[in-house]
Amino acid sequence: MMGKKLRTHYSREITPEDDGKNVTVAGWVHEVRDLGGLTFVVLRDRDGTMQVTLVKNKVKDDLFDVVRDLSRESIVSISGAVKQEKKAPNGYEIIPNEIMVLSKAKSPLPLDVTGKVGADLDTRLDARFMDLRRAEIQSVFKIRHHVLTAIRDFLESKDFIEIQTPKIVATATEGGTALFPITYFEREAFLSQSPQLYKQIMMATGLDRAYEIGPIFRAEEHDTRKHLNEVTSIDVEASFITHEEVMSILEETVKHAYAHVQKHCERELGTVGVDLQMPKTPFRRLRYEDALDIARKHKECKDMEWGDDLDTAAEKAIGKEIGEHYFIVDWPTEIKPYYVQPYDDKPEICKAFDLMHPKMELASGSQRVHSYDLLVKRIKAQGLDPEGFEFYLDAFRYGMPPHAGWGMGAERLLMSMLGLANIRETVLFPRDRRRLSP
RNA sequence: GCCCGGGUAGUGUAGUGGCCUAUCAUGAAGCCCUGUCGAGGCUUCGACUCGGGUUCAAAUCCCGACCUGGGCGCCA
Repeated sequence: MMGKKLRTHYSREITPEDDGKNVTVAGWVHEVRDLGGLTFVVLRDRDGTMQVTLVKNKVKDDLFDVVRDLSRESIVSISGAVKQEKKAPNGYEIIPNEIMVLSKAKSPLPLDVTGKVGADLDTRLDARFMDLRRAEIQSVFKIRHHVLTAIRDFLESKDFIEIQTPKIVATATEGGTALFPITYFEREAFLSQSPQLYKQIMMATGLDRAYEIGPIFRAEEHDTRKHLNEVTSIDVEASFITHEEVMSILEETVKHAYAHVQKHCERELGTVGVDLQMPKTPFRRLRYEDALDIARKHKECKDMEWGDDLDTAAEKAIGKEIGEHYFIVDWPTEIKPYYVQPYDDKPEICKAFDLMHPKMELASGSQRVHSYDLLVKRIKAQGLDPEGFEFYLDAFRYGMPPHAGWGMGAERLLMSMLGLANIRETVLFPRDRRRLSP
């Protein structure tokens, strides 16, 4: 037997001009308003809501019984005729002749989907499946999808190919950051903190231009609105190129993502309440020492010395003064990782850059060391043991081209783009110091 | 890891020692209502995180545990 279609139209595919047309719509029972002889069922699907109207003596009596029993958020498929109606929210309503209840929702609900009553982030994340039924929450993830699509498109247009590198690794990438240890058969292994070493190894293959969008894991016990223990890193690496050139690629990538979202996510931006401003490129290049001077003008940073990393207070002070995206370049070599190339004529500073949004750091990158001898020297200078990096160093022994690259936090990009207060808003199921479920 | 806050019906809140038999909204159950669009009206239901202590008396004060928000450090 042929099954009847559960849905022929989404809410947005119906217009008042479809007057008289028979449709089958399906989704969640958003609200039921019973006015006595007249009952409205607000049905919600992926694209929005639509009104189903039951008028006494005009629709079958048993449909009233079905609707009376409907709990909020139950799943129904409703067949009926479209009727043009100025008084209806979308300019049309559906006069049902059949209502199939496909799944009954229990009551009470863990949170209010209609948004009349708020819920704490923690409550929302516990019931994320239901939180995500709200249009403004769902919109964030539709925009996230478009951001990543835009970045893939852009990088492809620049001849990059997408790669995947291992997430189970034997050693730390650069020391410092805490790693999550795991059991790998009889050995200890770790979750990868960064694809850094692997994407550099790829430069020894002749692939020339590669990028990866994937998860990275940090075991830091940080507890802030802009840190997570599992994040999505957008990593780019290219050969025969300078750090100046990859900075251009980075700012173009960001610009492209904004433009794509502005073009394709008008509705979602409206739902989230964001008036997206296109960032102006090229972004300002601020040398580390000039950034330090700006920070020092503020009293909580006045004692900062050359060689200090820029802390949150400094970041805020500089961000406030610049007011838009900017790069910090020419960092002290000693506070950047061993794989960053120092300037030949001034080795105390290096060809590293951070991409900053006025509110936070978005990305960092650099010209890499491609000389085997210098790399070993730099690893030792940072108090690390080259033996632990054999698999990496090996790629530098047999012809490694000059290369440069960067890594950008996808969540940070989205968070700053949409002005979200908490980075957890940008991840479906965030992993933080305390949360491992759902 | 350090420093501040907070835990009250399913959800969001009011309540700083007795006036709490705990406020309001939302929700749920029931009734009324033929144009709602955060529908409206009436009735009912539902909560002080846990353990110890102080006191004649604790949601309220103290201690501990657990959970949780924010700031810092570190970073993306």
